[in-house]
Amino acid sequence: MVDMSGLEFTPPKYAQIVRTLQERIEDGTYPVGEKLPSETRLVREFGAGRSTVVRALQILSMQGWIEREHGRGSFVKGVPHQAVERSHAGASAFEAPENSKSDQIVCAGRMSVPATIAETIGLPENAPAIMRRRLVLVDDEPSELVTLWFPLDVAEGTDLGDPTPISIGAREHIQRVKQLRPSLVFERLSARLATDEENELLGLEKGTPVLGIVARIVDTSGEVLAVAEVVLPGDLHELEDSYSAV
Amino acid sequence: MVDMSGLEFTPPKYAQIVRTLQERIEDGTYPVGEKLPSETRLVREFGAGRSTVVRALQILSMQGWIEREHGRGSFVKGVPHQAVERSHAGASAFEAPENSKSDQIVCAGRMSVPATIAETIGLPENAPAIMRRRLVLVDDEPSELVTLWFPLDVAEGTDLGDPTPISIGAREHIQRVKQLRPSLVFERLSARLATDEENELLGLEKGTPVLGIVARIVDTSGEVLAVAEVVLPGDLHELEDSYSAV
DNA sequence: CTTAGCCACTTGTTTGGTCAAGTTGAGCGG
DNA sequence: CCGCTCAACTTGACCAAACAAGTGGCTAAG
Repeated sequence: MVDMSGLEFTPPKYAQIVRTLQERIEDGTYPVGEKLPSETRLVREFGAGRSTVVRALQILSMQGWIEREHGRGSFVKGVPHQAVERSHAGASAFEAPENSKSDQIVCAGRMSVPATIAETIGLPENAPAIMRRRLVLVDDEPSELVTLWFPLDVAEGTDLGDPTPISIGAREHIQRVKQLRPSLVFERLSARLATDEENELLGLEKGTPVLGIVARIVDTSGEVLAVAEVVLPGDLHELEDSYSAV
Repeated sequence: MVDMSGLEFTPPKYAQIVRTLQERIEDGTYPVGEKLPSETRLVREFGAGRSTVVRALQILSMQGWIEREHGRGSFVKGVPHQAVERSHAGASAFEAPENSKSDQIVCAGRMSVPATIAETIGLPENAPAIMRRRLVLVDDEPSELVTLWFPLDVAEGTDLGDPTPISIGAREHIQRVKQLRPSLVFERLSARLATDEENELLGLEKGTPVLGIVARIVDTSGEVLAVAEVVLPGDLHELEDSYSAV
């Protein structure tokens, strides 16, 4: 039972048609906006049954390469771009390792949750939780204030309440020690004025606008693993994002 | 030949099967990890041909609800969190139709671009462009200020410079009249204080923080179709976003 | 006990049909 | 010139049938 280098795995015909049409869209053989050959024509060209051609067209349609219009034809939409960059400030805060040079742990330990976080973390106001707050420095100047909140059962047995830097980041730490894996992040973002406390820590003047981000990080079962609060002084930060217009 | 209230649009059978199976996954009838009934079984249950059932399963598979294994069966993966909500404020501004009830066109016409927009739209400061600014009202109160900027060659021959509402939205309008299709959106977002002009239009007090969003909308060739500037008073708006933690 | 073969069951792919329904344009009559 | 009808072309939905190929369990031979 050799099989040898017989790695000549021939992809199914519908996949070949998909690939061919994608290439033609990419290289401009079928320009954007233009009408594709009709199903019947493609059937003849590729020597396939109509169902096979239709299947290929349906895949292209679902992937956003073409648009199909009943009674008119299929039209080129363009090359779909899925891979878009996003800011993901909340996830970054949870992910980022703590570095004693660029990060200054403001405080860490058991604390009662403030009203602004209570609902997000799913605990009553003033209930105890583990808080971990750090100031991110750029050129030795305070640039960003990150506060992570953990439910007690998540933080139990971890070093999240210790004021020593966690060099691998909170995500890795929780995942290693507690086998918990984050699955989804819900992020809320708004512009507001900095609180007195934030002004002091970040060295801002009264009345400075900040970008406030509150992210809820949950695992597959919907359990809250952590809440990240990120405060970005408006004059120092811009968030960037890009996405497909389709 | 009316048809009248015959608005009972019956979705195609494959779509009904998709919907039904999605519901069963959502409500736990088919738990995550479990094996779905075989194709033959589903064919019997839904009274459909195998091709139809397979089509439904293929859609579910492509959308990430299930995983299909050759020779073994189809298995529930879970509810996909791809269809995540994203604020996409910039795209919305470009897309949204103008309604004379909820929108008030502040001004529309040829204008020289300010410094804040110049670089984004790719024109020198004070170069002429078509501007279109509207105030979005909620409960007759100003809630949001949207300004669209168009390069002259994009706006030429369109109604984008007219102060009358464009009921189909700028995107549709450009697409119909000029055959230009937006492809990608680059968005920048920051917190800042409202300008005097914005304070006046939005009826804000001095020193109010706002969320400022500047979006560059480009077509497939990278040409800028429009720049959207959205100003959201901080106390009225929160942007929400969710994404996979992976 | 191990293994090879067989069989039932499963999904994967492809074909070739039918009927329905939207679109377009040519031709015709007013 | 306008509006109508109609035929041709298009995609949409569906089905029955066939064959390929992977999986898993049973059984009988080694």
